[in-house]
Amino acid sequence: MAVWLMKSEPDEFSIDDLKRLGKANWDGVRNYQARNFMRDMSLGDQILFYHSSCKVPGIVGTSRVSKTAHPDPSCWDESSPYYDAKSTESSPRWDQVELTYESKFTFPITLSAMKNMAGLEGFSLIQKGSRLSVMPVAQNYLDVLGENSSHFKQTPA
DNA sequence: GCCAACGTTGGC
DNA sequence: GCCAACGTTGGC
Repeated sequence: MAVWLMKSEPDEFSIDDLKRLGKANWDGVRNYQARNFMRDMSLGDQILFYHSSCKVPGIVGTSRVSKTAHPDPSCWDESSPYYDAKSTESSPRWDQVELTYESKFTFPITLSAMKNMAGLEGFSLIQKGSRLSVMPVAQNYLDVLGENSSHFKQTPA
């Protein structure tokens, strides 16, 4: 089982939204690297849910991949902010995955806390200028997060 | 609201 | 294929 991190602006879609809905399609990804990572996801992979562009950026909970990558219909919807005229139904360019809610942390693992954790050096999330919204989380970084947060405990595959 | 960093676009 | 211009992301 792999673990990934996905960013969302809580004003757009928050961990509370996912909790309320139970599951949701992660649509609107319009970056090739992020899309390719979504295509690498397997059923049951764990997702760290990250709140970005907000008062306290950080990891706020977890979810699971309940449906692997498949075409994102919002790219054909002219009324959608994610509409992409270059992506046609016969040759879809963008994908989404379906996520199922798993947990919300009592306290988030904040970005500022992560920047101070020994062992997270090199984790792309905390690099200055990092804008990637979907990224893999290597085992050594998961170990550090587990050691530093009582809220995040990895569930065995 | 500012701005640095990054990705994409399009002219050449 | 280069690269300047532009738009977007996201922390602060």
